[in-house]
Amino acid sequence: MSNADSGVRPGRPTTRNREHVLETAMNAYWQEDRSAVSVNAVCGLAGVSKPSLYREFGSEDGLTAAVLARYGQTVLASLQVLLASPQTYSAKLDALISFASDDPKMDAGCLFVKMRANRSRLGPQTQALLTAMEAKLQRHYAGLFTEAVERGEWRGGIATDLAASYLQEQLGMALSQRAAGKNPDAVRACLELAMAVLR
Amino acid sequence: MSNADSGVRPGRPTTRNREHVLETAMNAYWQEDRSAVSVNAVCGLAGVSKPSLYREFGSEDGLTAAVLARYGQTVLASLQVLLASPQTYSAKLDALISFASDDPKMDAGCLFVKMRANRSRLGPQTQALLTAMEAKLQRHYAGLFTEAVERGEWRGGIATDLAASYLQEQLGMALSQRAAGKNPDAVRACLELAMAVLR
DNA sequence: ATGAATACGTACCGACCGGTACGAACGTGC
DNA sequence: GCACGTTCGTACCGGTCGGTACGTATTCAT
Repeated sequence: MSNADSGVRPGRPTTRNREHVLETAMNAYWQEDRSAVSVNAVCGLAGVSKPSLYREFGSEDGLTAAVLARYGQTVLASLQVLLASPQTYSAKLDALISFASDDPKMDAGCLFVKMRANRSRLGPQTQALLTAMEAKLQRHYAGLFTEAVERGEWRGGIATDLAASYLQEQLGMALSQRAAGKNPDAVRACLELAMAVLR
Repeated sequence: MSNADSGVRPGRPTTRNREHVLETAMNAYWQEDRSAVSVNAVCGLAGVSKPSLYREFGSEDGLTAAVLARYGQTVLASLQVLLASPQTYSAKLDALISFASDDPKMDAGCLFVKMRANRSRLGPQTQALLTAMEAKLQRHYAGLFTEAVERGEWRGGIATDLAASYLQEQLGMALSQRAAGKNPDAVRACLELAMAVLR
């Protein structure tokens, strides 16, 4: 009688599973800022009790890191695919510009960029993962430039490390502006200006 | 007997004045992020009781807006002086680059930029002031470019509004990177790359 | 059927948040 | 000396935070 009313099953109703919680938390952290979404809110959105979440992820930091890892595997992986594709250097730059300024998937900005901007507010696990992901992305960007030089598609003149760092910052800035609601056309115009020096 | 011990004067000891609170809060918000400094912390740092602070500023939003206004009058004003000086267009660009990447006063970044990055977390007064300040800065930047075109120091080719927006974003990005602790030389290198398109 | 192991959510913890009620201490006019 | 209006800080408010103790429901081996 304690649980029979309202038709809710008592034992198994709430916890969907790790995947579902990760998905929900990722979307919440992505839309709105991460520090604007409490653990309580995630539990409510995902329909999971707080102890369940803590059993699965250990702490808020653990959850955040897991979310960031998942984001890297789903969203950022497509960036790496793009960079590894057999397109022209110039075509890849165009694709990057479109990705950052037009892609509707990035309407709310980029979770990676947002976390990077508020790094100091994150826990140690998340910060460490963030550092690793930055380095990985940086290597991919650098590869883009070295490849372009080898193929003779870019005259170079800028150290590949500097160019990679510059590219990462410019893309991050464009994604930040989109997260702030700036008109995509304006974002694209700024980004084209910034990329001109890389052509 | 209630107040005679420890030599503390009861009636007049804490509140220095509005200036002192503003100065303390500005430094605290500037170093560390604003959302990392609570009203309680400001009171403790300034040696003022919470009711005194609320009597003077009305709310946290009021305090934040007052701090931002003061920041505009002290720090950002020097930027406007720089822009209005009778230097060459190219020299002004160099000065802006140095300001954002080398000036030790900007070691902890720029309070204006930091608040702009976390706009959604701020109160309505502060947001409104922020918008006004953005527009003002934007006008000053645009003036820089129209003047350069008039004087024949810049061939133009970019709409002044776009150039002004681009300049504001690039300077903001450089200041964000400095706030994140990035090596000033690296910041300068990136900023020089970004400014090349404006020369 | 039954006892052990497991998985779960209610209800709570202390800390801190932004904000305020209220009485004590003050300078001032008389 | 003394009442008065003003100015101050103590001590509190309700709410939310991240995190957990603990009783209960379920599952499984036997």
